[in-house]
Amino acid sequence: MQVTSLHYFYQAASLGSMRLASDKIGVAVSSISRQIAQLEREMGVALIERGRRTIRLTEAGRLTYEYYQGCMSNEEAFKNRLHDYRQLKAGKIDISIGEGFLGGFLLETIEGFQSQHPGVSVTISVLSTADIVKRVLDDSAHCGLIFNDCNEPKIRVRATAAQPLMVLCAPHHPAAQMDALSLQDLSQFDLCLPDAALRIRQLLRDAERREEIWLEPKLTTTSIYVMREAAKAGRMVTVLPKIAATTELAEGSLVARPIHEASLEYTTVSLIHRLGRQLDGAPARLLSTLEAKLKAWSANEGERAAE
Amino acid sequence: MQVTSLHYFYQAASLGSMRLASDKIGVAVSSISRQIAQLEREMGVALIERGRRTIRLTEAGRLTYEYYQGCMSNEEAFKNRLHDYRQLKAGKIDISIGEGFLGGFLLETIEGFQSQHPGVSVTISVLSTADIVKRVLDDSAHCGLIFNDCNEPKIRVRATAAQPLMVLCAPHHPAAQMDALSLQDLSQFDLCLPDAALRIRQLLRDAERREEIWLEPKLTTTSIYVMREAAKAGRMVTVLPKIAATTELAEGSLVARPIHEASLEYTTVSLIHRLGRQLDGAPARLLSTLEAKLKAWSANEGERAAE
DNA sequence: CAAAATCGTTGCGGCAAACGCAACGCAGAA
DNA sequence: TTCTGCGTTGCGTTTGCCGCAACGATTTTG
Repeated sequence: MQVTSLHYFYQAASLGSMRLASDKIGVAVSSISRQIAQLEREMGVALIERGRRTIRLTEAGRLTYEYYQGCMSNEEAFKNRLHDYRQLKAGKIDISIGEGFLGGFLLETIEGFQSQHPGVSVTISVLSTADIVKRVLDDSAHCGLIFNDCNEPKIRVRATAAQPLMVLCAPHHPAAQMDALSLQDLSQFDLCLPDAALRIRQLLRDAERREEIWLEPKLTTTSIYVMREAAKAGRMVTVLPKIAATTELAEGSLVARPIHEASLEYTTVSLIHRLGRQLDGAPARLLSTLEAKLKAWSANEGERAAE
Repeated sequence: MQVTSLHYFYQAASLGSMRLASDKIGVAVSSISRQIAQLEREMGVALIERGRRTIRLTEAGRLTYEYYQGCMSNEEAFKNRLHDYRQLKAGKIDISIGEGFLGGFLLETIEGFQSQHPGVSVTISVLSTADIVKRVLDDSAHCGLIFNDCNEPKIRVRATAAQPLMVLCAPHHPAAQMDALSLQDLSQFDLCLPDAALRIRQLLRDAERREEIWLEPKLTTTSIYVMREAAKAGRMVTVLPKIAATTELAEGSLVARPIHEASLEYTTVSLIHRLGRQLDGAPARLLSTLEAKLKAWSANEGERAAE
């Protein structure tokens, strides 16, 4: 059952005459006649009453007429959906991130994006770095935010920002008085550090081995939230990149001090997606936004550091 | 937008490969590729991700896929209406059920339906719950019968009936003398239980964990038929909802006794179909019949329980 | 890491289906 | 009855789809 046949039939039925339909569609009358005849042959039912001057529908014709009406309204709804999608009024985005990114930075970015594109739904999955890479690779996530680079060949790093690990503590903590801390300084304080499964702790481990200074945390956790809260409480210090505590740093409940250790100063965060994946519509737009924000934030930090 | 283009696209997307679609449709791969490309040109959107070995839909592709699904189900409904109109009362109905429903209840219902509508052919597929849901979702089945609810968003639960799990045994079995059994009681008997893959066993597992009583079946099977036969033989007891053994309960070769365990007493069966699917003609009528029978049967059980 | 196996894409010749034009048959109005 | 205007049908033309085969790219395999 071709749509053109149905369309010709529909127009002829609507206008009550093949000739009017011919004018409207811009097709010879003969074609319309033939298409309708073919439709009847395919369906095995007469759609219009023959031997009559005007187009008069049979009962089957009426059923078919209504069916095509339904098809058209269906198609219109579909085109609207598609239009919405292309105008970024609809769509779904999946982002996988490490828990460290669950701060003001990301949430504000998404907030801003969603206020501009209200119909777009965003899913944020908090996972380990390995799982993030896995999900980006199998297209379960459109993009991901991870610490450090990733050497997977099929991962494209869309943006990278310097994101040195900092010592975070409450403003009145002794560490807050120091301009910068060494690992040696750090080992003096009560530490709250992430679990060995987290990338940050792995980076710290490398630094410890290099300097042969061993950090013994009083509190170990897989939750960045716990780390921030432990530091805010006052007694403990923790180690995180600034992006993991933007809100607290802005409101002053935590302060950040640099660490003197080459490998920790040059850590980065990366916005990644799968190499070769075609992103369009909402995911592409959010990706660009994230990229711009990340670069802007990074540049801003650079300026501050230069002051 | 031609239907053939859509159809080729739909098949390729369903099968995940143009080549498979080519085999299924009986058309050269090149045609399929061209038709899809043309569809994309007409719509101005990429439907599948290029530069990739397998067919992978973009978001727009997914929209289009769903649209065509809707078109097909619409067309089927139309054809059923047309058949009804022509008094042929012909049609096809596909039902997917769990094995537990393969009892007198369903067969009698379909028997009655077919005696009223002789031209209608019915296909019953016995599958796992997950497969039932899958087939209902992709319109391979008009409706399905499953244990418990299903939280798929695109599934509509047309009817739900309380369907407590019962202890089934032969009339002369010691368990038949008891008004109701606890899990503790149950563990005393020789048990025939379904395999862990079946929903019933999963429910039992939950109950076992909760009460910390572990049932150790003498016989484990994936076949509900085997369970009924094992119980009928006399030595064993089994656990099933009544609907799975209506015939045996009616003829008295099995008796049912309730189980004292909250989660097992409130299990349900659901008659489901795909949300938004327009059912017409024979499928719609059988669905209504099933719904009514299910409700009547459920109410009947309620009365009996009240007695 | 290179070679093999597939998979989707593209160019070309063939062909069926749809088209326009024109002649025709027939219903209904004058 | 005649005449007008409708749908139908015959014929030559054209458009668009198809199959075949070569090609480029990607994933798998040794």
